[in-house]
Amino acid sequence: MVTDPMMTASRFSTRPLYLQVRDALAARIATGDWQPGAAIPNEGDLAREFGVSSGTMRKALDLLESERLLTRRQGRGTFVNDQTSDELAERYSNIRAQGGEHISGDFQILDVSEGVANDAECTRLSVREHERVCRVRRLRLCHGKPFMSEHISMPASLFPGLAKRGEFPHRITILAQEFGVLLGKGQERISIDTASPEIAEALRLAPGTPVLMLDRLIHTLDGRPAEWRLGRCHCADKFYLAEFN
Amino acid sequence: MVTDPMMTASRFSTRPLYLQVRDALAARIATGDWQPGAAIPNEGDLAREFGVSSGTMRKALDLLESERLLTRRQGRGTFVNDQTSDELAERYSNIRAQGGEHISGDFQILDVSEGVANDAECTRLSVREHERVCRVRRLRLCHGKPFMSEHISMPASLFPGLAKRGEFPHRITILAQEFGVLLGKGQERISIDTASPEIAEALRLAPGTPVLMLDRLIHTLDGRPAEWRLGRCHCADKFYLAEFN
DNA sequence: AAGTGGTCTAGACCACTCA
DNA sequence: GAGTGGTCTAGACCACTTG
Repeated sequence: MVTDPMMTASRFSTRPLYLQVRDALAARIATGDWQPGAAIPNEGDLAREFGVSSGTMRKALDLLESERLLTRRQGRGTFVNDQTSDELAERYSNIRAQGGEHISGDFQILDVSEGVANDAECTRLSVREHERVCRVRRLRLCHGKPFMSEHISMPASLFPGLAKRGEFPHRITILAQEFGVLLGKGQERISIDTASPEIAEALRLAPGTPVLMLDRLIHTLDGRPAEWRLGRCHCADKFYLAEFN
Repeated sequence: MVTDPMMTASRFSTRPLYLQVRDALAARIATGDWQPGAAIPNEGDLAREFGVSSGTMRKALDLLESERLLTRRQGRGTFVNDQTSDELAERYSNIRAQGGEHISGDFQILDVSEGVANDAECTRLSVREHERVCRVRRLRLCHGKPFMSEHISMPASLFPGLAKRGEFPHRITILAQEFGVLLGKGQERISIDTASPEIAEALRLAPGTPVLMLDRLIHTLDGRPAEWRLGRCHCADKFYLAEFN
């Protein structure tokens, strides 16, 4: 049965069918129509529902799997990924402990607020001058000791009402899943900074100590900036891990 | 016409056909049977030559394109990538100038040698204790001024006779293409180091100046370590760019 | 107009998982 | 043994590039 409005126009659109199907399926995941962890119908049923061949449906599902929205297991079925799972939530966390393992530390929220975007935020988040952003300042701890200061800005339009909540999840992947935002590519600019008096105090360092400056931008799946983070990291026994193909 | 020895066994192997076809095509590129920049036969002809369907051939070609060995252009044809082209040669170079553009500087070779792998090289390059490695030490310059010291080690088995040559190409991608080595994934560990007296002198810094330490490992397409580079980088007006999906 | 890669179809059969 | 995803086939038609 064809129910999606998208399908009615599909045969007249120049956009490839498998991309239209992918968008429709992604929307079901974003809206929570298909819940994290749930199994979705098999390929054949989906193909019939959308009125496309199984090959086309397969190509759409392949794409969604590469975008980390689905996991397919031969003989078992296709499942909606839970972005709060350890494996997926660590997706954008590239600081590692000496041995290469992820750091399972705690966070300390310093401040959550909302306001009009400043110049830097307008540039990095590609928002207009009068648009509002949500800001978070926090410390990341390892064994109770702070090692990283984070200044985070997000377009308020993507996460409405976030600043008014008391709670704030540790990871952007969890926040995004709550708000029905699908995340995609990220990039991070890494350089050396020296700790300002404020940073030095927060990280319990001597002022002027060199720290890693991590300027990270995470986009939504469709390419809009979703989170800008400025981190200053004292990583004496840690390193940043970059992987590329 | 079926000529590849691989094909004779294909129907009895459990390895998927499209992967066997990919391997055979990759071998033609590695050996130089198909030259960089050259056009290869169209999908239909290739499918017929290998005795597979066009869909299977297509899947193999898709893979090779994602591995950056081929480029396909609708209406024109399929071409072997030239790894010495600017775009591809910069693949593993993540240091950027202020504006984000690649750095088109020069190199100064300090030393090229070959010897038995030391402990660190055995670990990082996964070679056995008695195996030989080729070593290069060099400086990278920007506007004539050195900004990065590099210590490079490569398994001598992958690049036989390299240490005895006077010439040494600037980029690992170019070297690999010369020696018929296909490159794949890379990873880089980034941390802060302070310049030793030797590094400080080479980079014309005060000893103890903080520098970015870049510990990079590049693998072959089939996953064997191909190059280990230890870089120390004074990047006052530069940054390291990490991108992830 | 001829040739190329890109999309799409409608199946068949295989490998794997689980009740 | 029933159900799932993974592989493979043999086409058709479309979009794009070039002579």
